[in-house]
Amino acid sequence: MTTRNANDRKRPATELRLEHFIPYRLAVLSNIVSTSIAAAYEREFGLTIPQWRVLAILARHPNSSAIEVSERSAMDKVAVSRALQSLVAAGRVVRTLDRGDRRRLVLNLSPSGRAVYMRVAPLALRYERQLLAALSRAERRALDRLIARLLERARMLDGNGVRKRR
Amino acid sequence: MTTRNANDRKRPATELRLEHFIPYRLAVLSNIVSTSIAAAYEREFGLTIPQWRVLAILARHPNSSAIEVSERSAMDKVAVSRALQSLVAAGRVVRTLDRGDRRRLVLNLSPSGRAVYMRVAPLALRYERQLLAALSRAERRALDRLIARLLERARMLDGNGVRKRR
DNA sequence: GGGCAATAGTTTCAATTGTAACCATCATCG
DNA sequence: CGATGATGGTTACAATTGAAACTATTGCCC
Repeated sequence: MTTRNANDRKRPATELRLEHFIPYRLAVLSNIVSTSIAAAYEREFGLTIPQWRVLAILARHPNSSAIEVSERSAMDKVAVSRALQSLVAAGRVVRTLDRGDRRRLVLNLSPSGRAVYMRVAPLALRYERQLLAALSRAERRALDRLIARLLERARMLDGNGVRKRR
Repeated sequence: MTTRNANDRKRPATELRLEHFIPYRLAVLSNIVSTSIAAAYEREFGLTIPQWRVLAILARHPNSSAIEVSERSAMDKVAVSRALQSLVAAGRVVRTLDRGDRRRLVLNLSPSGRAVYMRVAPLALRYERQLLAALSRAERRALDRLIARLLERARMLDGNGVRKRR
């Protein structure tokens, strides 16, 4: 004797609970992780996340231009420019004019920048290890794969409409 | 005949590539997803993400106070207050003074607010479906579980130190 | 070579966000 | 009661962020 009322009919379309909504949960997770790491970087090395990202890129890719850093770090070029400003001021990064294309600035870690990087990187990896300690080896592999897939998919859904600024 | 040089010895500690670093990848993923959704909300309904979250909470939990909304939505109370200000101004939410505790404001969707919610929610769910369409049913379950575990773990790592503001 | 679009990078201004201080009300305990 | 501390919520101010405009240089093409 299950009688349906008018409400029942279109219920599924609005069955939305924030706490089960993946985009929401991703935002919350990423937010906790990021602020948690950011606090450690700031406390220990006076680095912001953008600054840290630039260091990490330059450590692996010396002689990059700002735009190359921006592409590799998913930050826009303004963010990179700002991060660089403080890094250069602090003597962590050196900019040298590119003879041959005088718009370009060639970026590299200074010895002091490399030293900082060598100390931050283990900290970052330690945090990641602690975070992933909640998972089995197989689950970690699964996570890796899922993120890659979602990333690809999200870019696709996004890129469908308007091409993005950079 | 594997001879190790000085560099090899401490290599593992600094083996960090941003593009494999989970916190970084989570941030990028969540960022793309959020801005993509935010653009749709804005375009179609003039809603920001905080406003949308408040709507979603109030739809499921009528008669909440601002603080209850804040707890359920992982936003701090200032963000809730600001979102409410515009929602009330736009006539989507009504605030009524709680007789019995006159500090509290009881929040509810107005008919117009409910109407908006009924139209936004399907949009949100559709985006989520499209995003997860990249995954099999089993993978979706795995994702759910992984996020839950990581969330728990991240909160733990974070909460270890200082208790957070709210 | 002269003009014009494209590129590298910075600056500027407005909008968003975070933090702390704040006001009002309430609860508690002497 | 009346002071004191906690709670709900807003306001104010500073720091961060984003978008657009701007400068300088290069590449292209007529």
